[in-house]
Amino acid sequence: MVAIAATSASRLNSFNRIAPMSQVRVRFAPSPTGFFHIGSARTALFNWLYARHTGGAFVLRIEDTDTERNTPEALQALLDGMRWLGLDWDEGPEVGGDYGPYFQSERQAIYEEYLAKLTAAGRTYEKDGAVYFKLIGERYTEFDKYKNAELEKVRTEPVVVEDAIRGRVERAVEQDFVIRRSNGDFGFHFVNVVDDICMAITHVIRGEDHLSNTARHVELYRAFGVTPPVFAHIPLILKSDGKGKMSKRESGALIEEYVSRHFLAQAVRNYLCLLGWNPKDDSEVMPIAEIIERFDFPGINKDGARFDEQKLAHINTEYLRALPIETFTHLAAPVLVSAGLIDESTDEDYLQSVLALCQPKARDLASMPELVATFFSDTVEVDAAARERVYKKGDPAARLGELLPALEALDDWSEAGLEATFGQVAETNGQKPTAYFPITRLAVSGQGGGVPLFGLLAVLGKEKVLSRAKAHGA
RNA sequence: GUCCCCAUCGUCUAGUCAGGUCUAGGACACUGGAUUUUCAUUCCAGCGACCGGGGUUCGAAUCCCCGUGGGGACGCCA
Repeated sequence: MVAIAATSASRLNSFNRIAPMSQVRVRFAPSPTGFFHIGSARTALFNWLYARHTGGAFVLRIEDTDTERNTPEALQALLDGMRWLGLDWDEGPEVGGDYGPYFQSERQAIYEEYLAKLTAAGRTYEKDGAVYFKLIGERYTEFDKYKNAELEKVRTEPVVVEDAIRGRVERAVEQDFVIRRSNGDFGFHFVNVVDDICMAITHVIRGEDHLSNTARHVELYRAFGVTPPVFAHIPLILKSDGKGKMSKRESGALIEEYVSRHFLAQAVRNYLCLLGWNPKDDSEVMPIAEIIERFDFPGINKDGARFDEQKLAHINTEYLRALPIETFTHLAAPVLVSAGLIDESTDEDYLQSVLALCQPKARDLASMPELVATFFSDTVEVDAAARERVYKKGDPAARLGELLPALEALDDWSEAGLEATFGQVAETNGQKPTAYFPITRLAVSGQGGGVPLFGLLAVLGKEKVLSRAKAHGA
């Protein structure tokens, strides 16, 4: 067990170096309900990062005791989400391991055994058909306002936890609690502690909502005569506006949303890393290897972080633009196919040159169809607002008229050739080259914005450009 | 209501442990400008915070106390 010192100063020193012989074992223990919540994903991520940082083991344990809600589909959704984020586990479903089974539903015999230990030690009693864990201390009754009832309470020694993130936390457990329900199911606190003991978990990294439960868990560890693991309670993800933590209903709360909106997994993962952790300098967009290298408890914050979809979108954009063009094409093509813009017959070189032109302007994959539509359409739909803006100034029709003959005569249909031609036409007519830009763009694409003009014309090709330009206003 | 945790720009955060180099740095967003008045790119600039009050100190964003605010827990849920 790694010794924890009380002050944050020593946190810096003791956690950066883990003795090689004491292998770190962390776990993510979700209950598969069919959705992969972003808060759960980040808890999984932090555990994974810590395991990879220390060279330890990342265990995936499925808390599937609730047979009503836990279906095979729900499990699959969870595993898919984990894999999408690139969070591979060393032990757990589909990979096995030496500390199985990794499904709580298959661990009943173990729980029976551990319950027997507590009972033998005189630390349990039955009430209303349920088994309670018995605390040690003076008993008294008190009226509880919140529950509006007379309760039996126990004066216990406060439990002191040296949390790896929050430092010293002290809390007393004042009521016995259920460890086995009257229907025979074991309770969360009990199975959680038993499993962590059996799986030799060294560090419990989980959400701050469990901080208050920790005293209960430590009481159980003590009753079993086992030294508790290191606890590290990470801050919660709060909703972007309003009060409280992110709930399932919040926009952006589920990993599935990002998959279906074509976000890049690496970008989502990078953003999640930054939500509650930082590398102590100005680095933000970093390869995962660097994050693993730098990730540790001292870099984790204590207060809850509001989820900011705009920042996520920005990081996603940065990743998108940094992609090699082949990868970008590989990712964008399916999106364009579903939008009905391209199919198997689409010329690959043409697609490649379109995407190469668009990548530096792309915001995200989901909006790619909008950006490239004009390259794959036979007709030009003129945007009314753009048209109004273009025609508000000067005499666009005249400019287009001046430009057309020159374009028709142009043999070198490249960006450079086009630029030269625009320059000549402008000079001849005593205009600035930019006087020709908006009307050309509008005539050819129907839009007021988009990719750079010369690139648009060059990639689209002479034939299409001329026919569209002639058709405009005709 | 009780207990626990937390508190720097609108948001994510650096700085807090070892008080002075902080007229508080970066990023997102926003606003303005530049890139031959094309453009969903790029660049530059601006805006913008130490929750309040006491205390300790020559000196406090940083240490202490009290308020206030925010979050969490208080299930025979996990």
